[in-house]
Amino acid sequence: MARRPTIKEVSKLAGVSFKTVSRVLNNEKNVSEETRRRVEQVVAELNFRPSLAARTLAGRKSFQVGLLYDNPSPYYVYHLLAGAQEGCAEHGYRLLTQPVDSTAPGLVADVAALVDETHLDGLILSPPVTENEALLDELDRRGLPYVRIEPGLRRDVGRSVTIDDASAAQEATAHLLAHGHRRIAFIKGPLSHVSTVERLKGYRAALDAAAVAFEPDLVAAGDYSIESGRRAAAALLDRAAPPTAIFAGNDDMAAGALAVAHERGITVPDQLSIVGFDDSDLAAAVWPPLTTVRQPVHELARSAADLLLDAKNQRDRMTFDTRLIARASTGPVPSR
Amino acid sequence: MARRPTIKEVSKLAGVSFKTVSRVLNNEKNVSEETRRRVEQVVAELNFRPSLAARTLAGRKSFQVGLLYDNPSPYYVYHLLAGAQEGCAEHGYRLLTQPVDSTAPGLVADVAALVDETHLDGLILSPPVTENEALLDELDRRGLPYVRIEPGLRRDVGRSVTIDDASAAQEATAHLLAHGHRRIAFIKGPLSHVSTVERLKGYRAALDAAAVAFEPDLVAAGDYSIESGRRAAAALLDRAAPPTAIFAGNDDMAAGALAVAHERGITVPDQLSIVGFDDSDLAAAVWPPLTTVRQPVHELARSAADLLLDAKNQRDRMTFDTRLIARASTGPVPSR
DNA sequence: TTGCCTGTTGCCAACGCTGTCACCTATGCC
DNA sequence: GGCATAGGTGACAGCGTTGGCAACAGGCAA
Repeated sequence: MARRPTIKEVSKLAGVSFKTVSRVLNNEKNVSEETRRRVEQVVAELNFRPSLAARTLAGRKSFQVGLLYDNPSPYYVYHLLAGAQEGCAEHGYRLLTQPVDSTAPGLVADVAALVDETHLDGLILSPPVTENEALLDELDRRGLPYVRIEPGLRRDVGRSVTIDDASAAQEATAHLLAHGHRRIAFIKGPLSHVSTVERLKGYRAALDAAAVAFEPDLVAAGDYSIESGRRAAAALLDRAAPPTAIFAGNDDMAAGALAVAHERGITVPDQLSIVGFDDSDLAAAVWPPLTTVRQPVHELARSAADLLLDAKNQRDRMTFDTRLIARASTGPVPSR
Repeated sequence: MARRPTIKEVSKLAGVSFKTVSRVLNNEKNVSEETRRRVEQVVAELNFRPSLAARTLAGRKSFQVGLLYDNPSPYYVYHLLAGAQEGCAEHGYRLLTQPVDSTAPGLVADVAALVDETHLDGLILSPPVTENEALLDELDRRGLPYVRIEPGLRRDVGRSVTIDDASAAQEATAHLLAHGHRRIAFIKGPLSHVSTVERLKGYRAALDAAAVAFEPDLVAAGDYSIESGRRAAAALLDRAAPPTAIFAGNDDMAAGALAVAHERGITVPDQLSIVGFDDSDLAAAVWPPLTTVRQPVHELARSAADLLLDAKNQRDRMTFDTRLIARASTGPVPSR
C-alpha cells in the first residue's frame, strides 16, 4: 500500500519545521501569511491528511464524537444519522455511530469502553438511550460533554434538543376538531416514553379548548407497532359509539388502524379520519396517504451536534417546531 | 474528567513489564498461564481499555473498518449498518459508517482522506458506491482491502457478497404464474442498477419456463420511488388489455401501484395481484400486506464484514438465498 | 559438565502528531 | 542608541501503545 505522507515530509518540502506545519493545520495565529500559503500549497500537492490517531494521542482532542442509538424505526435512525453526520462534518469532526441496547445491564460499561478506546470528545444521545439514568450518571461523573435528543428524564439539566410534543398533538387534534369531529380516539404509545404523556396532554388540551368532553374510553393503548395499532383500532371500532376519527401516537399504529378500516370496508376519510405522527416514509406510502405531524429529526440531530461542538452556541436547550402535514386520510365528519 | 488508566498502570499493579501486558492484550503466545491470569485480573479490576489511537500509531492495524453507503432507503441502510456492525463487533473491530455521494467528483478524494486520517484497515462498499470505477481503481492502487455488497461492475474480480437477483425475480414471477396469471407486468428499476437487468432476466425466464409469450409493453420503467410506481401502474392499467398482476422491482413501487388500485376501486388481490421486492417495513404496513421477496440485507452486510476480517474465510464470493414472502396482495387470476 | 534450544520476560525505539518553551528578528519607544 | 515587546519560528519531550531484539531461566542432548 502506498504510504501516506507525514507531516515531516510536508515540512521538508515547504522548507519549514514540522511544528510550523502543525500550526498551519490547526489554524493557529503567529504564522506569516507567506509561510502559511507555502505550507498549504505543499499540503494540497501531497494530498496530506494528518493522522487522527497521532493528533488524538498527542493533543487533548480526538475530533470524534459518538452517537448512541437504539431505535426500532429505520426511518428515524436514518434521519438521525444523516443529521448528526452533517452537523459533525460542519465542525470538522468525525461521527462514530454506535447502536446499543439501551436496557442491557452492560450498557454503561460498553459506552465507557467506547469512550476510553476512542477518546471521544463528546456524545449525542437519542431516545430511548436518553432515559438511562445510570448512563447519564456515569457521563456526568466523567465530565464527558453530551447532548440529548428529546430527553424524557432530567429535562431541565444539561443540554438537549426537543420538539414540543404537547403542542404538536394539540395541533393534530385541533385539525380533526376543525373538521367537525367530536368523538376522536387517541392511540397512545408506551407510557415509559415521556412523549406519550406529553402527546396525551396535548390531545386533552385541544378537546378542552373546543369544549369537548374527554372520554377515557376513547384512549387506547399501543406500543408503537403496526400490530398494536390494529388491535387498538379494532377495539375502538367495536364500540357501540365508535369514533369518527383516530389520532395515533405514531405512523406505524396509524397504518395499523388504516388496515383495519380497509379490512372492514370502512372508507377513509369518508367514514373515518386517521392522523399519524412522525411523517415517516410509511405515511406517504399507504393509501390514502396519512395526515401526520412532521418531526424534524434531521434538524434535531444536526442541532445536537452543533450544540456539542460549536463553542459559540451557548444555549442549553433548543426546541423545534413540528408541522402538521395534511394529506388524504382526514376529512369532514360523516353525516349520519 | 477521570483519567483513563494506561497500560503502564496495569503493568505496575500486575508486577510485570508493560510489554507483557501488551502481549496479553493481543493474545500473543509465550506468556505463562499464571502471568496471563494475573494481568487479566488487573485489566478487569481497572476496567482498562487500550487506546485505539496509540495502537493505531504504534502498530500496523487500526482495528477500524469503514462502511460507505449512499442509499435513499432508510430500511436498507438500517439493516446494512446493523449487519455490518454485528460482523465487525464479532472480530473486535470498530465500524465507521460513512454516508457519501456516490456520484460526486470529490468522492475518491473524500474516501482517500477518510482512509488516511483514520488508518482504516479495510472498507465495505454498498450499492451504488460499488459502481464507482474511479473509487475501485484508487482502492486497488492503494492495496486497501475491501468487500463489495451486490457489485454490479467487475463481478468476477475481488471479494463480494450478493444475492441471485435473477432467480429471486424468477421465483416471484413463477408465484404469479402458479396463480394462473398470464398477463403479468413488470415495473423495472433504473437501468443503471445491475439488479434491474438481472431481475428482468429472471422475470423473462419464468415466463419462458411457463411458455407465456413476453410482451415488451408489459414492462414499465420506474426509478424505485413510490411516485414512479404510481405512474407506471397507472399507465399499465390504462391499457386496453390491462395486466392481472404486477411485479414491481421494489416495495416502494409496489406500494405506489397499490395506491393506484385503491384510487380506482380495483380490489387487491381479487382483481389485481401485486408483488414487491425487498420485504421492507412498507410491505407489511400497507393494506393488503404485500407479497414480496426478502433480501437478507443484514446477513449480506454481516458476511461482508466477515469476509473482510476473518482470515479463515478465504472465499471471494458469497451468494445468499432470497425468500418469497407470500402475504395478502396476491391471489388467483380473476375470472371474467 | 557444557552447550544449545525453547519459552518467557524486559528494555527501548518508534509511530506522527501537539504542547511547551526558548530563541530570533523586527519594531517602537524613551 | 539601548531596551522592552511582539510576532514568527524551531527544538524537544511526550502521548500510549507495538515491534524488534536482547536477556535470562530451565530442560535436554552430547
